[in-house]
Amino acid sequence: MLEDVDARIVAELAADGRCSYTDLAERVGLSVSAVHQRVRRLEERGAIRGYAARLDAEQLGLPLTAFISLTPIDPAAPDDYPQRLAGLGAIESCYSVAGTESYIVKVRVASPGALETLLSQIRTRAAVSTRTTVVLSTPFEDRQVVPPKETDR
Amino acid sequence: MLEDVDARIVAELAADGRCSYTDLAERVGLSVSAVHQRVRRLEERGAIRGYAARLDAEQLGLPLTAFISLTPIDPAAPDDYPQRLAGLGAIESCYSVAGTESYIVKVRVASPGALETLLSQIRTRAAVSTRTTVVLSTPFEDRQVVPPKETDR
DNA sequence: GGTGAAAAACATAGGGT
DNA sequence: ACCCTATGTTTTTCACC
Repeated sequence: MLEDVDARIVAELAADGRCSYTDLAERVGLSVSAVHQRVRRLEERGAIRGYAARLDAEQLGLPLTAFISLTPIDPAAPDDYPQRLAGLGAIESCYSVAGTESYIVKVRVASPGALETLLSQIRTRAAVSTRTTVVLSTPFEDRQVVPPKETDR
Repeated sequence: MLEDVDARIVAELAADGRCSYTDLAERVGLSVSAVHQRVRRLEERGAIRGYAARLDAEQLGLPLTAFISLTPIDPAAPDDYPQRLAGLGAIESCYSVAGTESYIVKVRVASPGALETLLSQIRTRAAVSTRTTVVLSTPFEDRQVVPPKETDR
């Protein structure tokens, strides 16, 4: 859990990852070097795992997003699905989940044809059956989730 | 679609959003000012929509991730679900999807109790029934998805 | 933890090819 | 489109509180 000032720093960097330490220092009311030091510690602790440009998948030529649920064909097979799937560049995220299915992956592809190819690759490489849910639009995505108040645990 | 050098710039900034223009220039083999100009254009075009720190949800006090599928109770109700859901800070992403359900949202909460509260808020605020899939672990997430080769569309 | 100051590195704008 | 140069800003380190 984060202390108050750290929480504010993290919130600012989540909203603007390229914000300068000078700006950051003004916003949180500390000196530049104090902020710098705190950011470094947050990075070392792993609370901040890195920085990334937020990209527009459509403009990158990947207009089609889908969620694919995976069910192992052989329930007794060794569970190395993530490794098998990691090689497929179209898979953006991979979640192990509770429920009737074992994994959910989120993919970005250029076209229905590319999705078809990808599904066949997933099925053969991971020996799973798949259930695909196509995304029609994305009202919002990757918002900063507010840290919970002490009250609502 | 992006031209070759722009694609490399975008890839570098996706991997390291705080990379300096000087480094970027070296990596792509252009002068600093040329790179700077290209980045500005990518930002103006909207291909780069911003920059964000990548945070560890666990360390922020949100160890529980879930996907919730939403089905409207009244199929004829006006479709303003995203606005109704946007106010709930625990919802990180919201997708309109094709399939038996209408929306999938991804949430981050502090505890099972917080998830229970959230589900009840979603059901009352949006007049939907819900189906929840709890994430057990995240082998990988928000990877950079490689832009497709011209061949595999 | 925090500050402030100095050196090095960087961002940014302008003019030139 | 790109490069180079000049200027102001930012990052980074360090000695000190």
